[in-house]
Amino acid sequence: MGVTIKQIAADLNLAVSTVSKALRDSYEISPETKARVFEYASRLNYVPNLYASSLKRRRSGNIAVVLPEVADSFFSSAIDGIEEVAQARGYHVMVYLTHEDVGREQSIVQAFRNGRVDGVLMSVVANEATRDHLVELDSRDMPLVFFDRVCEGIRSAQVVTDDFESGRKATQHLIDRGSKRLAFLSLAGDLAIIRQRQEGYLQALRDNGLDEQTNPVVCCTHTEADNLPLIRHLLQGKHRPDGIVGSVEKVATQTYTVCHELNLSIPAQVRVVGFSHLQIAGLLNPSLTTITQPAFEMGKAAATLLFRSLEKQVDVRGEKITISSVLVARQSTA
Amino acid sequence: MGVTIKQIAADLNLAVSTVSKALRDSYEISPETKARVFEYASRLNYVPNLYASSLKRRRSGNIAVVLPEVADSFFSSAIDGIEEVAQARGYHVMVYLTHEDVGREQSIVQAFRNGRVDGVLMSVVANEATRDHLVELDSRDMPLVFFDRVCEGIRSAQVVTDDFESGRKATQHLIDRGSKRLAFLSLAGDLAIIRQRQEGYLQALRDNGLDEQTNPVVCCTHTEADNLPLIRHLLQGKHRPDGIVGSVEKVATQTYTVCHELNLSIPAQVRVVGFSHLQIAGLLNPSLTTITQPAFEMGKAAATLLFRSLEKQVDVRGEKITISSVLVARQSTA
DNA sequence: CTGTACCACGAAAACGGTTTCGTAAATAAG
DNA sequence: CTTATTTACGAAACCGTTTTCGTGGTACAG
Repeated sequence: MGVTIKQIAADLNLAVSTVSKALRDSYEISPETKARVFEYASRLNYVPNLYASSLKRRRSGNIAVVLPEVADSFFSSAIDGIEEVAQARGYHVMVYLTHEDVGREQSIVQAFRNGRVDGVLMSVVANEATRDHLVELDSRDMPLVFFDRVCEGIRSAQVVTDDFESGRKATQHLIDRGSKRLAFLSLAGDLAIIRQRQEGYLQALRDNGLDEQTNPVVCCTHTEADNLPLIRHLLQGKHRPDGIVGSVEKVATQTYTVCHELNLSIPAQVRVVGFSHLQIAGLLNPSLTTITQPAFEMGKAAATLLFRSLEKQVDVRGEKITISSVLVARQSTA
Repeated sequence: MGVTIKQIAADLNLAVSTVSKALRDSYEISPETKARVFEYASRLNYVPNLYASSLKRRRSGNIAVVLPEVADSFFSSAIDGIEEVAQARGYHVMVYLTHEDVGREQSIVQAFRNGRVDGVLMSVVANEATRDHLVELDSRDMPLVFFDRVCEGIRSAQVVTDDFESGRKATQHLIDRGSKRLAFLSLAGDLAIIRQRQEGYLQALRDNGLDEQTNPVVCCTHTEADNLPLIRHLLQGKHRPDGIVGSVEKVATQTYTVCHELNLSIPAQVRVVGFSHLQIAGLLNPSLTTITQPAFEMGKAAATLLFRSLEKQVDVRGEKITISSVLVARQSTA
């Protein structure tokens, strides 16, 4: 179908190797011949077969982005940053969604064994639960960078935020604004970043002489249908908390939903702060105080790290980039 | 590095062709030999080289999704739907962002000439402006399905919503709720879907004996920095509209921003309805009445259409799937 | 006038599969 | 007992590049 190097060679009375070298601008070829080849190739609209060259050069020019979902504004912004860097470097981005399912993550990662991608960026589903597929990926020398949701068991490059400090800061903020009884909405699944945010929460409790019993950690899931009753129960209980830290975006918005439903006033009755990257947090009712992660920058940083590993053949494992989140105070914690 | 078919053949005293056929479960190979090959291959953890087979079979197993941005919740949901269908069929999804830039769209599409993807799903940047790259793509027999933002000049499969009717319905809704003076926030760039939503708006005006002069169409851009002053001007003018139709998500949220800034009460002073896919529209201040497009379903439908074209070798050009949007009335138009 | 150093190019071997075609042996048909 | 047919496999071409290794030819130093 398409015009090949072979045909160009024949038409120009050259060897295929000569044409190939000319097109790659090799020093072995004279300027005149190069000119002839270039001119003819572009006249024929020649475009090299990707698979032939990938087969030979052992690289695809693709990178994979593996993440739990795309509905969360953090992840969509991260994709944005990744894609920008990739496009600038001539790489192509493949997106895979795990939907918080370890099984899917495994089969996705296993598919990378055939060379479809040169490197992988990922935000894992879980920390501990069968990380064998990641170990295997690493042992095959596939460049791998974790962003946000890292897997602690693997010694690999990471781009994260200061989760412990952010958790502490968010909690301290609630206390400073006058909340007396707190709750931390955690997330099932043994994620390192959640655990650290939670540790920060507990640290803040200790710093202020509060105990864990009356200021609980409530473990939410990934599905709204589970969480709404859970949060409803929390907010309808005898000892209703008056300050809530949402460890991820969705539990914060779900808290809003329940408060609206129960006619609980934010912030008068319940203050809310959430980890979130929503651009429209300021437009919520009331505007939501957020711990905002620099998602776009994290995506860029992760991709840049990966490309350094890919192109310079340098081992970036062990490199860890930490970018600070910022607390944006709004009405929900006034 | 990896184990090849050649090695398996040597170790098993078979010809490479025999091994290849065995692995592909060819009828030419005896059950016993197949068993031997399978067993040995899996013991060696054999995984076929993607590029070798793609070179021969002339297909990549990848599809491309080309869209303006990922920040808009419509597009991220669409990706979700597309990825789901693709994963189920064993295809891989490459994501490309145009950032509303025709130039980028062109270079992205041109890169598809080398066979990296077997088919393309796209939401175009513009309708008219140099659609040559799309024509060329089509002329190379690359399966192509537009979703949402179609390019009218190309006869190609499409998945869209009933934009005219949605625009009309949104406008009529405002009128029914009591708005007397309307405005339609359009979008620069000659997009077919925007034009149709706008036509629906104009139709509703006519239906109710309203004229275009006092109920203007305001042309917004893709950048917030342009739009805020524009909307501010509109809402500060002598003849302030009391009903606004936002043709895309961002102009609706930007209207919110300006109203908050100017202390204009929604819906008392200004009613707002917007095309949007935000799950949290109900949590905005006040909750936003939306024309909600079935983004996830549209993504699935588009991908399904594409795969029909890819796998059954059937020409789907000319097929047009229209899925209805739904108007969800909330506080912003009470 | 040799020997060494480029220069510009060609022949051919990869890369790792897939596919076509051929063929020896075994079986079935006449 | 021939002749057709099926069965199970192998040899080799091929997909379209890249890359290694020559090889004539010219230029230049000794």
